[in-house]
Amino acid sequence: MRKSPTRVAEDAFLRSYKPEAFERPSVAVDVVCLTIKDSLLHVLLVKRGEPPFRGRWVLPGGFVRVGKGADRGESLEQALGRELEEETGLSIDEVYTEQLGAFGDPNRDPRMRVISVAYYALVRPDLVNHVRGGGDASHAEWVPFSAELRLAFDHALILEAARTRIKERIGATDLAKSLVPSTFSIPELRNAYAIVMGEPQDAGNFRRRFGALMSEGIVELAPGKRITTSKPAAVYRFV
Amino acid sequence: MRKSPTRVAEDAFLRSYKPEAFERPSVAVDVVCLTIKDSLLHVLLVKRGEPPFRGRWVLPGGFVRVGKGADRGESLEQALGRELEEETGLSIDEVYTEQLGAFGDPNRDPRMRVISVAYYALVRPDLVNHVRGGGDASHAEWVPFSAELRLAFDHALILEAARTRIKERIGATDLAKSLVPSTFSIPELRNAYAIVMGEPQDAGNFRRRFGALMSEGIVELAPGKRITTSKPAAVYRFV
DNA sequence: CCAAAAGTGTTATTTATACACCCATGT
DNA sequence: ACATGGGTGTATAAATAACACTTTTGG
Repeated sequence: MRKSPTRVAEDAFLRSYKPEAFERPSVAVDVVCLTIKDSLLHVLLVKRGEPPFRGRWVLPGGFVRVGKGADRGESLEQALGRELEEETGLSIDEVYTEQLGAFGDPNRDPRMRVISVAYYALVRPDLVNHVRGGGDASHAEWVPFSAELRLAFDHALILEAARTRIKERIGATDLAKSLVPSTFSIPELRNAYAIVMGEPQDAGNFRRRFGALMSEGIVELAPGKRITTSKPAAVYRFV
Repeated sequence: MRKSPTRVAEDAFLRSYKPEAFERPSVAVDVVCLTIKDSLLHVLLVKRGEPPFRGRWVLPGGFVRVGKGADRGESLEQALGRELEEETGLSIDEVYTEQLGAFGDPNRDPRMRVISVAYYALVRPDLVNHVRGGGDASHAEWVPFSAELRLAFDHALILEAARTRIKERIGATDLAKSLVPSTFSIPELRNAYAIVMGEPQDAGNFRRRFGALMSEGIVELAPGKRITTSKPAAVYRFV
């Protein structure tokens, strides 16, 4: 197969291509931190102090540190870990995280070209407020999830993607593990599902599915009872 | 809530943070182009001509063009479209594409820090070789998919991600539409499923599911018959 | 005793799986 | 006529969904 003249020219171009000579985008990591508080889905948000979008909510995030020369800088997950640590005081292996994808619209940030890699993180309710009582190095707040939230930049898009993703995943994975306290009653777990799915879950049918989780050894009975306003409920834990 | 001294110092740091002053990574778009040829899944690959990894296969890809000043450069999807056009001669709206995610290990490219946003693209068999007969500006080849393929960089990881993804998706989406010719027989479609799923699909059960597709108006009968070595098969198309 | 929420059971419906069998065609 | 692959039917099991019911507690 003979190379066309165009092809040869292109080869030469590619060989001489020095990416260092070209403009490069800033790359950030943004994180959709989710938890359940007061039977409502909450997102961790930061209120912007300067323009653009002053006073609007944004997802916590930061630039990926890229080294120079021999220093290669940090991985995306390390950047995520930093961000999580800064905003929640939690280590990345205390929460469930998953990448949502890259958001790269040229005008998503009016100031400059930023490509953002978004993650979502699920924080167990009993870990929220545990390490950092809302103050200290963190300047983020747990805000009840709502479609009305007018986020800055394209962060509404990212939030939407997170919402869609957990809805897809909760039925098929361990994901619920990070949405209930370390010990929980069946109704509490059912409530978490209901919140994520956006509709009430039938008590009887949910129990049957829960039974499957038990016989598969995914959850087990824990000591104690959960005191409610009526009949106390048995308590379980993920193994 | 009073700010700690650390907090104040950090604030000052953040205010003075000029991302322009920091190192930025190169950002590339890599694409896992898939099609079915001769009843086998094929991937579009390029053989590397220079070190590192000289002679090894890589996924087609290229840097995202980032503008300067007012020029914001191209979106990720535009970069993907360019790549697709260059390697297959096909327009991006002739193929099914979906983002797989960002791959950002600091050492994934030994030469420099490159963060890659990966996509997969499904190319209808009847479009392959249609526009570009394998030559011209394209220097990529369709290679039978195999776990033995020793790809350069972290491209094996990306390929794996694509494989996993289409397996997840084919049952739930229109995805098969891009894996069979514009008109197809049920056995042909069944074959596509079998290839993606990695195991033969029961003829009877597949037909029942296909029936559902028909009554939902997703596929319809097309004129003509598909000539086989035995009984001719009815031909359908996606609406 | 009553309200409220935990926990149990029943039944109907749909969907998945396995597999046996008939039918049309080229050789 | 017969082998091949298209096309059909059926019987069983398993997952889903709707909903009625019983039990245990606090007030």
